[in-house]
Amino acid sequence: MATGRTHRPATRSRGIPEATVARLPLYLRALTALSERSVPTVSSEELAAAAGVNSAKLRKDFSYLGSYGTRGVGYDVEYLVYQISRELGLTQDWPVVIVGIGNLGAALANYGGFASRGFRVAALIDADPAMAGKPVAGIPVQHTDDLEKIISDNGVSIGVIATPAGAAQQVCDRLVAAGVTSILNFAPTVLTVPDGVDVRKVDLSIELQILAFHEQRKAGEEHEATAAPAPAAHQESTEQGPDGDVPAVMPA
Amino acid sequence: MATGRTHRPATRSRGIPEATVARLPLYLRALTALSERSVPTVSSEELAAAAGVNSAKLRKDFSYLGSYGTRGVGYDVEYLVYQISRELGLTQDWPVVIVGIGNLGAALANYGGFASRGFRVAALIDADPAMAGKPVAGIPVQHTDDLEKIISDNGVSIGVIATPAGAAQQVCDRLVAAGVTSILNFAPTVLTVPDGVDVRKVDLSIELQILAFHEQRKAGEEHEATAAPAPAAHQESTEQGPDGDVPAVMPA
DNA sequence: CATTGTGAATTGATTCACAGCG
DNA sequence: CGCTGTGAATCAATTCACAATG
Repeated sequence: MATGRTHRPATRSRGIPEATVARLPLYLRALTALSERSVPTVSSEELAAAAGVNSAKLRKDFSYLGSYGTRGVGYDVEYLVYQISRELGLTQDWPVVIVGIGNLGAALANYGGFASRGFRVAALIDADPAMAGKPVAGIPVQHTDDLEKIISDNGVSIGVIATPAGAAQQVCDRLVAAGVTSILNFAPTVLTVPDGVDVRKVDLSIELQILAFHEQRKAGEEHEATAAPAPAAHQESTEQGPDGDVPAVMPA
Repeated sequence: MATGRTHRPATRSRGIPEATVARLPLYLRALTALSERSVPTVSSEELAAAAGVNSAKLRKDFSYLGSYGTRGVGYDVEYLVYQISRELGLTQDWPVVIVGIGNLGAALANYGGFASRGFRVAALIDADPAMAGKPVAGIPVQHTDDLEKIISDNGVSIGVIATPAGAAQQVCDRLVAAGVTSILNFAPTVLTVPDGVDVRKVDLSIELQILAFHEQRKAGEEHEATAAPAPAAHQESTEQGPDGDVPAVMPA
């Protein structure tokens, strides 16, 4: 997004559509649940229901990965878990740093889902000297001064920014300079990064605003039914609009 | 998503594309910043840069709202702030409840961006009796038993779920039964809701997995350049894939 | 004359529907 | 025979490019 029109189909490397990539984690979660219940195989219909998508979409998604199903039967759960994990790069270990250990940063550090799937909190970093040394989720907080060293010592390539908005770009720049190439941003700011660096954002207030938009539409219901035949009920399943829009969270 | 194929274009009510709706909050944030700096007008090019999109997209987005610009000049900042706020339904007050006051719930309660833009935390609800009465972010936590009464007394239509995954569907059902019609879900589960209820999800581990996918691709770079002419550098700006994919956060 | 607003072209995602196969 | 895998059709979003205009 930073520098202008340079867009190349780069990300499309081996041609898996972005929309599909975004759904693979969903399938993986559903499959993991099945796996834990020792379910051996699953049909596209069942799995789709569990993941909250429709089955045609799911089959098309899987078709980009290869032919991992058996006609007349379905998919082997364990095998699919493995294939998707591999595709997502979860068969390797990803050390992650979290910068900004406020309410949110602490919540993220305590989040159980990290370790489970290939991610490991390698370090917690905060600018407040008073935080330094204090353990959060069993990991001692380190000071921002050491950010570069922490990144390179741990071979970190994924960083999570949970700082106030004002500090986010600066933290981002330092992370990138230190070698981080993927950033998950919880601060409500647009981050500018060089090409080759991925940014995803999570923004609470954006999500709420999208909900408010639809909520407003619901309220002003019965009007507009003037000329139109006015059908039946209403249905709004937001279907989480295109583009991973996402919400931004942040401790003030 | 719940019951099958019932999909109607409902949400498209007055025809603003979902992708556009998802970007309006972004524009609004950028405009608010300009407004605070007392900038009177802004061109599509400038505003687009501030919001991290390209200017053609921004102009097309605004064209769905009406013609609020002046050719040769640009857009009046204050006027646009008002128009977008109105479109998003932010000129009214939205009481919100947060259910599940763990690390994350507390972080959300403390999030400053709430009050600023039309949202008000009407109540905090938790299942732990030990939490009851304890103030978080200045608001006393109430017990789940009173959920229905809290919803109706406060006229709440938007609920935020920050409970563990196991409790999410049940909380969701109760919220919906009590009259909530929009839900922001931070629990890593697919929620099933009746038609007419909107759900958006925020899922940390999904976001991380999407980043890992791209990260993996970067690592396996220089291969594949066998037959192809192998152009220049690489560029990955994830561009937050379609569909609001979103990350799930959660205090274990 | 700089900049908006928008048809037309393009690209991408979803859905349909059915042939192919275990 | 049931279910996958996929071409073809459709629908949605993005981008182009330029005429309209304050």
